[in-house]
Amino acid sequence: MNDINLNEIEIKWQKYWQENNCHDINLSFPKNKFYNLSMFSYPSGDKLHIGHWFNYGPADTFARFKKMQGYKVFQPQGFDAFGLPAENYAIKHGVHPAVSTKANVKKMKEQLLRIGAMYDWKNEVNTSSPDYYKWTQWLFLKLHEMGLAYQKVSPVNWCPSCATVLANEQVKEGTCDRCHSEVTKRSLKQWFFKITEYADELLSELDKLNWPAKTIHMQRNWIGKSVGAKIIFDIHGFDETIEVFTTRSDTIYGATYMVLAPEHELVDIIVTDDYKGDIRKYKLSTKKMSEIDRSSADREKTGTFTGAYAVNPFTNEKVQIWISDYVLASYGTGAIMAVPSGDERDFQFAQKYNLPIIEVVSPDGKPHGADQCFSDYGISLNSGEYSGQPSQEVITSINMELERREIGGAKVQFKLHDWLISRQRYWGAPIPVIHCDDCGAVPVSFDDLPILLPEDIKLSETYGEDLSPLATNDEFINAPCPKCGKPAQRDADTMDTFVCSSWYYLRYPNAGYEGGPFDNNKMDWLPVDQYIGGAEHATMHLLYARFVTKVLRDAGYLSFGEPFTNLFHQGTITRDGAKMSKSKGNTVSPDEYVDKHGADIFRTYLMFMGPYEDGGDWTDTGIVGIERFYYKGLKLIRKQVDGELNQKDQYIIHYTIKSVTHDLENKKFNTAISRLMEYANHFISYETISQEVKNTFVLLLAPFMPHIAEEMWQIIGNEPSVFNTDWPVHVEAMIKVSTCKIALQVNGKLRGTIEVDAGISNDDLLTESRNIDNIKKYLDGKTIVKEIVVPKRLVNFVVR
RNA sequence: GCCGAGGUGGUGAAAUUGGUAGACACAAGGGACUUAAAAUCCCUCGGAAUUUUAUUCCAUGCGAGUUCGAUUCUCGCCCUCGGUACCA
Repeated sequence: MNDINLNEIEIKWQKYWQENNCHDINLSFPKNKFYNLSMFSYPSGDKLHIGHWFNYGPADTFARFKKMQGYKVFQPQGFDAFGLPAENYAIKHGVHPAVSTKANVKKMKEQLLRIGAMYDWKNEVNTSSPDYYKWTQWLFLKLHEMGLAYQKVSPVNWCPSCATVLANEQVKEGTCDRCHSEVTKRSLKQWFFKITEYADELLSELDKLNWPAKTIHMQRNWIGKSVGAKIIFDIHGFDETIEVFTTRSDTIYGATYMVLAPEHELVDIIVTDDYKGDIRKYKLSTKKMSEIDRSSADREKTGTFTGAYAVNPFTNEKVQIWISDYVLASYGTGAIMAVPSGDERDFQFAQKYNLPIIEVVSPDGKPHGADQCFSDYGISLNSGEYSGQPSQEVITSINMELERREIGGAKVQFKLHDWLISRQRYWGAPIPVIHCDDCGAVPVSFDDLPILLPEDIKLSETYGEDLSPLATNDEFINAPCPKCGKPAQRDADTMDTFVCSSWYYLRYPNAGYEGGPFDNNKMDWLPVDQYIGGAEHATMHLLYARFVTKVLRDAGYLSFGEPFTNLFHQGTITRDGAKMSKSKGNTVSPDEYVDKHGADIFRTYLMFMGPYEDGGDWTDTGIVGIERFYYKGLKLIRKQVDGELNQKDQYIIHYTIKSVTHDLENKKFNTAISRLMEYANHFISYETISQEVKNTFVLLLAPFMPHIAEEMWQIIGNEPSVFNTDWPVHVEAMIKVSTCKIALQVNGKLRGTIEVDAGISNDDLLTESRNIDNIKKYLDGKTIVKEIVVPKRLVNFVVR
């Protein structure tokens, strides 16, 4: 039986596909195009693991299905080759990152080839290649030209272990997304991309996307739009003012004190002599606290009075100004008006420090006492002329009043921050900027790109000294100012790798193009029709890519604003319940399975394990089931051709076509494979079968087991390639059944079944049902209250 | 804490979204073939009871509800997994 060596036919058909250019498409003609993209891989020294296969195998099955349906499928592959883990790997092994990355890419590509996917390797992309990062630098210059790239000094996230700053998106629960070390704050001058400029569009266009709901939800929360008002408070005895953001300007009559973040710039200006010591102590203790501790919401609130007072512009009362770490410097203005009667946090704080509490909103507008907090909308009270009005109306009125008095007005606030893209690391695209004493930060000319990453660099010695490795290379760092020609210095930082991956999908259709980052003639291949990859990128890569697409659209390069029309997240394959990772040493290599069972069996097993979006815990116990199914299929297609198709056979054929097509369309690979097993189980008992049974089986199997299907296609007497054959279409009339099995219930309990003519009338069905012995038994001596008939399904007698 | 998703046999899972719960597989047990093993094939396989080729009861995390009928809808609990972390 096992006379076919799967590893041999893998090579055989891969060679055939390559020699016959089976996976090449004419990218100049996007008619009927289908751009099927999987997230590219990251060669950090890990080999290809099961997770990669779980992404790429099923994605290729989907691609092949689309191809057979007549689409021109473009499925590229490449490497996200710059980045910190690759650099760390190189340091650990004492090699240059360029060398180790090249070796790792080579190894990974060999492993990728074994999948036998329809990749268009002619358009391979490698983000660490100068041909590519030249255009990453071009992207930076474009953003700079548009005023969307800027430098500023600000407190930024610093990962001591990675020795670099991180963007907000790369900090998870106060720790580094990569190495999970605790992140600290540092004040540094860094480059930012103005993603906040696109916050509104990034939010509103989410509705147009066919994306997983949870991903849209996560992006929505991450962007964090709040509609409210800005209010300016005068400080008693100073020229300075405090600006706050609030979503509840209607509660201003209850603003009985103010709180500044300890880092707020006004703190040192307004603090009175008596309180200087306390304030200094408090600021110091805040600074010492880790981000994790500080952000824990259930911690008891602490704070210190500054000695200064502000004036509530509506009550004209003097209110104390405090500082507390429950006010975050990074959100809004870093200052709040505190309304203890309407905000749980302010309430706790006011109680602890005996600050006044005035009730300003209640459900019915009547006083209920200031010993509790009510944070919902309701009716105002103790609010001057606004008392008695509903909260929403008061908000509108107060905002108008703020505007009239020029002390604020309606404002929208976002949680989203600008994207910090500088990295104090070596293995990335150099930032194409030269710093001149006279001219400041001057972007290099487009003509001078790429700014090559120098090879001669001492790596491990430079970390932890605030020094980017590139700063140690004099030859690289010294350059004349592009503006005035005086000696100046290059920016020593490199770009976040998420900049590299924010536009790679644009490069694929024209990977070798030298006239620009992408050839406008090829951009009709975009947007990506189907993107498949992990959910962990929800608020990083997937957000950045949307932003960059919108920027390039506004720059006139693209005619669309969303890069990924359809997105799907495959689930995570875990091992004993834990995520697989190299550090935990619980990764599973696909290689041994591919050697032993063959690529097709292995990938089909991955798809059979369960729903694609669920992933699951890894176990190889079921793989023999797929192997047996393959043997059964082989036996089936080797049967003598003859055999007539009876009605039942026709039904099976067309029902299977219909369900497999439907399931593939929805990426329900597991149930599609089950249907194929049923198909094989039905026909395996026949002595002889018709050619149609064989052809249909192989065609439906092809997206799952591409090499095997090609071999089978040939065995049953067809010309390769099976993928040039049209996907079968079911005939609805063949699925029409002449009889059906009806469930018989009495009071909702199953009491039997009968086989009846499909066209039977309800009356006849009821009559027949009543004559079934076991039904009679339950109806005898009872009154039938109701008779329910669900056509072709069931009959239910309700008796009393 | 808040926001999502989920909880079905020994295991992975199905169930046309309110209509015969457990398809398809794995594991297990029994049998055939074999000197033997592997492979293959056949049978059994949620639990319990009985008059055991059948019938009845129980069963989709737990408890209520709506309904002729609930894995599916509603409410309240209990777990598991993701996301988020005082966002004013």
